Parts: sequence; C-alpha cells; structure tokens
Amino acid sequence: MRAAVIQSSNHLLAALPANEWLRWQSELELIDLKLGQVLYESGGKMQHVYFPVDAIVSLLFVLENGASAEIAVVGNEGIVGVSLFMGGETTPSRAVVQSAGKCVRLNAQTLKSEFKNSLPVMHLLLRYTQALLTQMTQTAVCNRHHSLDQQLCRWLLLSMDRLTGTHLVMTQELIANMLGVRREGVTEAAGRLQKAGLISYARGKIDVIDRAGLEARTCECYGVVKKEYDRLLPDLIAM
Amino acid sequence: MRAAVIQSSNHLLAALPANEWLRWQSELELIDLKLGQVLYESGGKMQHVYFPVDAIVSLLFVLENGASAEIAVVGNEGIVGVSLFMGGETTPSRAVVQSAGKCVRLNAQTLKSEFKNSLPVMHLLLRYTQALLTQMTQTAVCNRHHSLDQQLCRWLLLSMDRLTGTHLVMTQELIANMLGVRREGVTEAAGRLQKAGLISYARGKIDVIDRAGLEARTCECYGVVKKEYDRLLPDLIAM
DNA sequence: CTTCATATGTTCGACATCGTACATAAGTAA
DNA sequence: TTACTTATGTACGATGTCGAACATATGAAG
Repeated sequence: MRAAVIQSSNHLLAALPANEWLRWQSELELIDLKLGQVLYESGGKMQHVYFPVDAIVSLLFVLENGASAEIAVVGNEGIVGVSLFMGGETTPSRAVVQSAGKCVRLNAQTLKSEFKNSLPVMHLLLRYTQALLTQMTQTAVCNRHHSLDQQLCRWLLLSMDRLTGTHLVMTQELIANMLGVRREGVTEAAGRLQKAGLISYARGKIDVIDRAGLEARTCECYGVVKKEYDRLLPDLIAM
Repeated sequence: MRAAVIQSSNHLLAALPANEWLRWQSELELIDLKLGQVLYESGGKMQHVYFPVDAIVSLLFVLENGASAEIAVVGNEGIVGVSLFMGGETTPSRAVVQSAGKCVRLNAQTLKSEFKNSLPVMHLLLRYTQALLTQMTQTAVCNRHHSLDQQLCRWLLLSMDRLTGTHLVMTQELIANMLGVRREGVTEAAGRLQKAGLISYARGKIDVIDRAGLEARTCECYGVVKKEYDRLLPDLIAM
C-alpha cells in the first residue's frame, strides 16, 4: 500500500517545506478512489485526511429526508478533512468521490500532531481552510439567488479546474444530488447547454466544448471563488 | 474608550485561561454597536476583531446586483473576524450589526500574535470557527431545500439564542435582506407565524410568544447547528 | 394637528422548480 | 437474440417565490 508519492502531486503537499516533507513522506499512502466512494460519513470519526491528486471529492450535506446539497469541492489544490485540525474530530458533512482518481492519504493522528508542531503546516492548512470557507459561503448565496443553469455552469467549471482535460464522468442523477435539485431539472439545464454548443454528454460522460461560453453563462460565484483561491494560495495554484 | 471588561461577558473570553486574560485585559475596549452598523465591508482590511456581549452581528454575502444573504450570525458565544487568524487578512463577507448592543473590541495585530503564541487561544478560536463553519454550511443547505416559513423560524430562534429576553428590534425589510428574499415574502411568512400565535410584531419590534411553537415549525437546520455548537463549545455555552 | 417618512398589508401575473408519471435509448448480461 | 438495468427525455399540474404596483397604518417631526 505504501508507495512513493511525488510531492508535486498535490498543491498543498507541494507547498510543504523540505523538513516537513521529509517527515511526512514515509507516512503518506497513495490510494485509488472510486466514483461514489464515501470518505467520511456525516458525524463519523475521521481516521485519515486525503490529498487528492487527480480525484475530485465533494463535500455534501445530507438532510433527514435524504435531500442533499454540495457545499464545496476539493481537488488537487486542497485537503479533505479540515474539521480534524479545526478541532472537531468529526465532520457534519459527507465526503464523496465525485471523480475517480488517485489520492494521497495521511493518518489523522500524524496530521494533528504536525499541525500542532509546525507553524508552516498550520498556516498553510488554515489558509486553505479560509479559501474553502469562501467556497462554502458563496455556494450558500448561489443556492439562494441563481438559476439552475448558472449553477450547473459553475459546477462544471469548478470541476474542470480540478481535472486535466475536458472530460468528466458523471451522470445527471449524481449532478442533481450535488446541486440539490431534481434529476429532471439537470436534464433540462444540460440540454440547454448542449443546444448552445457548450457541452456534449451521453450516458454519464460529459465533454466541455466551449469553456469560455460556460464562463459567460455562469454567475459571478465561480469567479469570486476562483479569485479567492488565487489570492490565498497563489504559489500553490500557479505551479 | 478603554473600560473595564467583565470576562464572562463573552463566552470565548470567559474560556480564556487566566494568563491570557491578564495579557488581553488592558487591550480590550468595550464599545457600543448600533443597529445596521457595518464592522467589515466585503474585501476590506480588518483592523479589529469583535467579541459581542449583548449585540448580534450578521455575516452577509452581497452579490454584484445588491442581492444578499446571511451566512451566519454571531452573538456572545463567538467572535467576528475569524478570517484574520485564518490567514486571509480580508474577508469576502460583510459584517452588519443585527441587534444593537455592547461589544468588546480587540486590535487585529494583538489577536494575531496571541493566536500564534498561545496554544489554548488557538484551539479555542479554531473550535469556534469549526462551529461557525457548520452554521454556514447548514445555511447553504437550508437555502436550497426549506421554505421561507421554516427559515424565518430558524432565523428567529438563532437570534433568540443570542439575546436575553424574547424581544427583537428588526424590521421585515431587514429580515428579508438577511434571508435573501423579498420584503413581501417576509410579511406573509411573519403574518402566518403571528396568526398561529407564535410571535407578535409591530413596526420593527418582534416578540416571541411561543418558542416551542417556533421550534416545532422550523426545519432540522436549527437543531443541527445548535447541537454542533453545544458539542464543540460545551463549557462555553453551559455557563 | 398636520405632514411625512417608514413599516406593513395585499394583490396580480410571471416564472422556476417540484412531484409525478411515463417514454425512449443505450449499454449489459443471459 | 432477448431480457434487463441504467441513463436520459418529456409532459403536466401544483407550488413557492418573484417583481411590481398600490393601499394602509403607525410613529416622528414640524
């Protein structure tokens, strides 16, 4: 299970000072995440934190009646499991793999002690958490004020930013769960985007054809979040 | 301006170890906050952090077109300005006084250095931030899935929890801004609550008559947030 | 008391999404 | 091939909120 991990595979890992990287290296495990895999269940104990490499993880809130909504996405710019070092031990959200791929895993206890004992690690993780917080709050406002079409564009763009290429494996049913709307609504919105020549999709495979077109059609929320990530994590994103 | 500040006036301050309290005491300023006063503007530099005593502060997101939505409320259980120690310097949200009252102010630089140099302070603030984060994300889901009536109940309950008494000074217009809906919608929802005997209101003065009734009518979001605050900040809330 | 700004109440059609039901199409397994 | 599951398409009325316009009521200032 333990395999050599390339530091630059995840932006947060890449930003680690040499000392920290040396300490961590032997503790990191490179694992495969499958589509739909659940990393944390709401309220569950967290045994690890995860640094996505080419996987994407969605943070979902699930209501009692089963309805859900995505509050943030995490790709290779970030870490899944911030509640751990924030002091919660458990998290009230569910973490689901939205796009299959590689991921680096670290023992929860190790991360907690590193967070406590290394100032650079602490600052890095907190700055990332601040960016994540912005994404969450912008999502809240977006849920309130913007149309499904715009939100779908935003969602596609956020996903594309965390992938290489323009291809995405994701059924409309799953997108509906993420956005917290009906599957039929996604079908219609996606149909409009396809008719406009922005995307093409078929049975769970989506291709973005006109990225600029998506950016033109989405709400400001996408730009705000992206700008805040660039501001807070400039050296990490730029590489 | 500088006045004696009672430690127990704010739960976070109350939870400070004796050493920290001694260091902070001379730096704290007790100030008055007026209804509608803006503590931070979106993107603005933060000069202070604020520990509400009997004031309530709303964290609002404002969109380009002026539409807004509240993402969290802070009362005497918390602190306004978490982005400061999270490493952001600026915050992407606006902080507005939702209920006038007293507040303790602390210099931004002081707080940052205390956060860095005192482990108990750091842990306390991070744990609070985690609770705040829960409130924000639950709000996001609530925006998506629940009715205006339920959200109004939730908003009233969250406000009551941060006040002494059952009286609230707040026009329907302002509530509408907080919830991110039209004023007319609040008028209708509030009318239904009044007809049901849960509240009474007149020209900006609201009285909660039947708190249990509000709790029965609101969505699960209120309970989830309250539970998480109790879990993460038990000693602070209990006192 | 009068005037005026503020707060609340009410109505209308418009629109987006919901809930439900069912139809079609593409991949999978026998 | 056939049967079956999964993914997508479409239609319908119901519902909730919006946007706008206007009516009423209260409190404050002169």
